[in-house]
Amino acid sequence: MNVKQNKEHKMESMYCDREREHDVTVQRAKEGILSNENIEKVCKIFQLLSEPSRFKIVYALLKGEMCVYHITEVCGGTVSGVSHQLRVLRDNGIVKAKRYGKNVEYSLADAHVCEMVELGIEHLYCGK
Amino acid sequence: MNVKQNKEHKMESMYCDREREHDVTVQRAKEGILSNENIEKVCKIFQLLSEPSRFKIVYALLKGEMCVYHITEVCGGTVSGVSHQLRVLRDNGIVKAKRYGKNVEYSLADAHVCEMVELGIEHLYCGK
DNA sequence: TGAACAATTGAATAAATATTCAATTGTTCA
DNA sequence: TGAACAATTGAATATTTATTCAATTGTTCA
Repeated sequence: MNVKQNKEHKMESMYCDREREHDVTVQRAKEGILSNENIEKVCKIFQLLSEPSRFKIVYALLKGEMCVYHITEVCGGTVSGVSHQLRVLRDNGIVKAKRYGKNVEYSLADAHVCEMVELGIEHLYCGK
Repeated sequence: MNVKQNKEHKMESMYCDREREHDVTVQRAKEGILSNENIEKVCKIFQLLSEPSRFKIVYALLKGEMCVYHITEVCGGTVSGVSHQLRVLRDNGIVKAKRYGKNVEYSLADAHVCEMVELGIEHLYCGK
């Protein structure tokens, strides 16, 4: 690998041919850098929704609260698997649980995440 | 494991104590089931944004188009690593590339994905 | 109280994939 | 043309994590 690629360029001289057109962009991008902590927080949400088994659960719960068996019935898989995923979702504040007798009913706990799911679904139909 | 948990319940009788409160929900959730193909499409987008290295790239490109070296400068990592991730993003229609001489400038190609990123960022500050 | 059921948990396995390093391709310009 | 630079690519490794199976916990009700 070319060593120069990892070294700092002197910004007095232009790095790329379109430096002039883009230097404002680069400047603003540098200023807008998020903290690692914040990046991880956002990415965590995307990651939680990126697994079909979990996404289906969240999507199903948009319709209202359901017990584990019914979630499994709607989403497929096994009760054990669904329970594992519900645990992950609960640990991350996406869903909340409430016991009614023998059953545990799950529901969504984060309005922002609901919006993100809905935006994702829109993406299927609008445009691309 | 209890075998019954994987068998179908007769829906004439109630499965859980709150069946009456929730059967409409279950019904609607069943009707709203998405095709596997659509679920994978949506999840793919979330997955693409779930990796910090890729998220940072997309987030940086919200400010405007940049060449690979500058993206690397803003986002950190190596040119090779960034290039690999750009390839993934391009293969999935999230970014597009344009060559200017020696440089390749990348920019965002999907307005919906931009919205999703912005919604994710909002999530950091509003509410939770 | 104990039998039946709903849900959770733990451990093991298997699959997906980000990152790294080295080599290669594509472009410019002296 | 060839030297220098920008970017891409391939292969290998290491890490993360979904799924499965078995055992266990929690709850009801006869």
